[in-house]
Amino acid sequence: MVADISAAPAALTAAAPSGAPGSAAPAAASGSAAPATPGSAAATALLHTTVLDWYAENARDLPWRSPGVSPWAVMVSEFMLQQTPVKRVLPAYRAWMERWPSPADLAADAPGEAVRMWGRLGYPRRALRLHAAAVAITEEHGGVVPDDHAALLDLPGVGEYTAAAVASFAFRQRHAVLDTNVRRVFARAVSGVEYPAQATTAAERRTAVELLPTTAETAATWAVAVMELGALVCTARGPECAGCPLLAQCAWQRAGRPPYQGPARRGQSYEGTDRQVRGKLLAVLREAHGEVEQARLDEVWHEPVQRARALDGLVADGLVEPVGPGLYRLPT
DNA sequence: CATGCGTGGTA
DNA sequence: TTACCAAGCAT
Repeated sequence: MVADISAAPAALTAAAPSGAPGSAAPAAASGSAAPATPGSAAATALLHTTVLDWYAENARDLPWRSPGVSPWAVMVSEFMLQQTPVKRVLPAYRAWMERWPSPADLAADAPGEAVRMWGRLGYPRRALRLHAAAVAITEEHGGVVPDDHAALLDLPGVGEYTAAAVASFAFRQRHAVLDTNVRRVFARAVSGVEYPAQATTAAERRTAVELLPTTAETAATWAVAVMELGALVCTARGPECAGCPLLAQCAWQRAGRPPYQGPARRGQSYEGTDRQVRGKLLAVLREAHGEVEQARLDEVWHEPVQRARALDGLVADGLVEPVGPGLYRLPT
């Protein structure tokens, strides 16, 4: 059922990185000559060709990267991939696209159906926002996913990353696409540290913009290529430096791979939190098609105060609709 | 700008 | 087992 995502190279070689304007490889960058000065135009050009060549050979064959997929398909995948691993997204993405192949299809259905289809992807508010985005696209953009970064940013659930990702991947525009993978690759390869700061800094944005290839098409492939490198090789834990195409160019490697120095990286606790209770409550609502009585919800969490607070939160978020005294359902 | 927001896999 | 991590967003 799930496609092989580990081996198949993608058919995304059209970018022809070495021939693209703005990435002409200088003679000094090849062979055994002295390495290019970090940050120089030569170093940047070598970075581009190295990553783009690696991507041409190693990209996963993911459905939202298939030739000819709609911008809507890209947008759906980006929503689902916000904090959820590719492997878990794949089946949900296929089911979603089959049921709602266009924004208008989703907009015509109830938001609760989106929440139900979201299943166990987590952070179900994303389902609600994707539905709201579909409504906005249908009502304000004639049912066509806007290709403008600012217009994308105005859509519910679309932040800086997703707007840049859709504009880049779907519309082949030139944008700095800064996700957790890209930030980590740049932190290591460029800044020489193991992990980026908690919050994205202005310096990171500057770096990302400066490293952007000149032409839009190449920049779009570069964006997904760096991301893929971070996802497959330059991973958060246990990076495969030995197999990394940037081994010879990596600042972190040159520095002797010093361990992370900064403040403790916050771990997300979960056991016993409102989030866990919300998850349990919503699971009942998802699986029961139709209305659910309070008693059914009371079964999933023993502590009444926290239980009520969690339910109130779900209602406040629009994920649950009260339909009467002690009666609830997914939003219609 | 730090925090809340799900769920499951991995070391 | 606990802790961390996974293509963020909204407030």
